Amino acid sequence: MKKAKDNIYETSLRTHTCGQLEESDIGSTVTLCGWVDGHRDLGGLLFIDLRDRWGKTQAAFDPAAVSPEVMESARSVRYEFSIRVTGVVRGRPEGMKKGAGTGLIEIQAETMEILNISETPPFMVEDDTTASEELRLKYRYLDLRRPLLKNKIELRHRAAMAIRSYLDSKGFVEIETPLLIRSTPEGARDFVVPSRQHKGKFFALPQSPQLFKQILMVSGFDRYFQLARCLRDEDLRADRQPEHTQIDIEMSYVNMEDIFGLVEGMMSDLFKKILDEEISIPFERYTYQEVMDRYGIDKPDIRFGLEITELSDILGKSGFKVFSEAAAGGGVIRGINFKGGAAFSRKRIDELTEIAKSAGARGLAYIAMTDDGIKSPIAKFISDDEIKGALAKAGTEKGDILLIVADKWKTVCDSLGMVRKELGRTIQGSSVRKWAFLWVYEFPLFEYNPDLGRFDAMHNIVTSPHKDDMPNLGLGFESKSAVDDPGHPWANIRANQYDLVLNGMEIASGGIRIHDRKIQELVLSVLGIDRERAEKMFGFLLKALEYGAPPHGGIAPGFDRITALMTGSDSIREVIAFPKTTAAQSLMDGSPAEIDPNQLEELGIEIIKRKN
RNA sequence: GGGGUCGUAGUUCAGUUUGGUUAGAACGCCUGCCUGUCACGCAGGAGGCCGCGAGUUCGAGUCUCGUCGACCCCGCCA
Repeated sequence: MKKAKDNIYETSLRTHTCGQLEESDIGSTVTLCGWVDGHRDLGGLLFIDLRDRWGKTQAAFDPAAVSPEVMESARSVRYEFSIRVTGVVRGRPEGMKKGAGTGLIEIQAETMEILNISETPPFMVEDDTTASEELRLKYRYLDLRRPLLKNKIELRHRAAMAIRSYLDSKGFVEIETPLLIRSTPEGARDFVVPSRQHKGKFFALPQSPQLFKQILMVSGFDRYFQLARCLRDEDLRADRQPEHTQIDIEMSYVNMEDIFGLVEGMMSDLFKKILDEEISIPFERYTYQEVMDRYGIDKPDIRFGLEITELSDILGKSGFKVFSEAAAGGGVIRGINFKGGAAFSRKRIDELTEIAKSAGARGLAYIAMTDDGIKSPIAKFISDDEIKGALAKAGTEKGDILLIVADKWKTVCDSLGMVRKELGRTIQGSSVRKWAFLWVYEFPLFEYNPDLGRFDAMHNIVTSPHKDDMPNLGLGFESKSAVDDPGHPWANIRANQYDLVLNGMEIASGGIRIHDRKIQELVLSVLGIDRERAEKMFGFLLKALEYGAPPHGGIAPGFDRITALMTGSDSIREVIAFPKTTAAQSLMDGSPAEIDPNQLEELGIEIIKRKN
């Protein structure tokens, strides 16, 4: 029998887990606790499978070996009863062995005890469940008993441990930042918490610890990290929850290279430790301009090729007005070649056209190279040489189709980017790379917002401008260009900002920050935040920058998205123990919910009922 | 805010196209039988506000409108 002190799993109620015993334990007397995973009553012999977090072990009840009372009790158990069984470990008879480990042995039961009965569960606790997600969320505690989901939560834990240990080894300090902070006018809508002691005033829950981590740099913690909860009151998606976890990182005295190196090291360490996968580093790098030109999107899935080809030079002067007008108006003509696409049905082409249109394109032209020659509705408008030139440049061969969009640069990128994404869906097979990481950097600092008639921060308001573009910051104030002119100085400032993309998902974003109060104020004023308002909202950060703030920068990998990818999950809900629905409700605890009128009274809050 | 898919025994679904007897199946549940099962087997049984509310109709699971909920997408979101 194993010595108790070797067995960390032993408690007062059990000696071992349900995943622990093996052939070397044969002969030991053991006590297991677990849920009933199955019970097979053969009339005489009775088998019960016990399940806990660690595995499954079969207990055998023989009427010849146990008392009638125990036998009767064992016959009464049902799925998900919590029970405790004591008996002797024995090898299973030949031909009755299942797999390895606990499948080679069983407990010859001597006694058993029902610790707690269970209602008939609303769905079976098994990996290949058919239960709807709605039901699984309502009974999340049962869902989490499923080994598959449990394993994902455990992997998440091990990933967190690996990350903490990696960053610790590099001299990082984990520091908790406040959850009750003041609302700052960045990006997303805040969750808000009323103050009882200051009626009429509110805390906001942090969208990220952004300003606090910068202040920690000013405080001298030159390497900070935190597995930080971030809260945003925005609409949900498969990859978005109102509360998510970031591996929040900030460092002093760094440039982009330092951050890239750190994250590459961290990710390869993580994938090696948790998945035993070798990730090749450094990751590929693309500027924003380059990635948009080649893939039409700032977070491309580059597990497959399908690059966009520039065709303006060839088709720009063609007789097809859509093309020539786009070219003359400063737009571009670009295409994607798809292998074997000449066989696309009319319906398939219509689908792709709809996708392109949904991204703003007015249509989707195509040239198919079939066995019977060129098939294209635009062939009559453009010359044979132009067709040949376009096909040659795009690498279109017999059996392929070249899909073309002509429009403004951004519209062409967006629409071909979405068409490419759709096409990519169909070619994800064994030939594609497993883990396609890439960095995207030099995003524009500002983006013109037509609704507001001014510029918005494309990333966040604390990102520093590229030093070569710094003069544009001042020039913008005097510029005679219209604000929506792509040539406006503010539209042409690159930011020291970067994203990390994995398999088409943005998994991290960061930047080198502004550490000079004057520049920060300039950026704020471009965004239409005047001195007074800046002082009110950001005064504490601006003030901190005045006291020798060091140059600093950081990044924030999204922990939920990373673990979702690592576990092959379609949704980050699969790696969050207690997620919300797409309508931001928790079906298990029924939140959000009304609160007691007394609580409202105490907070000085009155609910106004709207009519409609 | 907008678009799409879905909602029928405890569960997953069929039935809705073309309105018409008593709304089916599988798993689960209950009872009995069964001494090496592990998707145990065999026999029998119970179980339905067809999401909810209006409307059309002699008659609605089926048609219409509204509403609630889940999921996916657009907007939105560092």
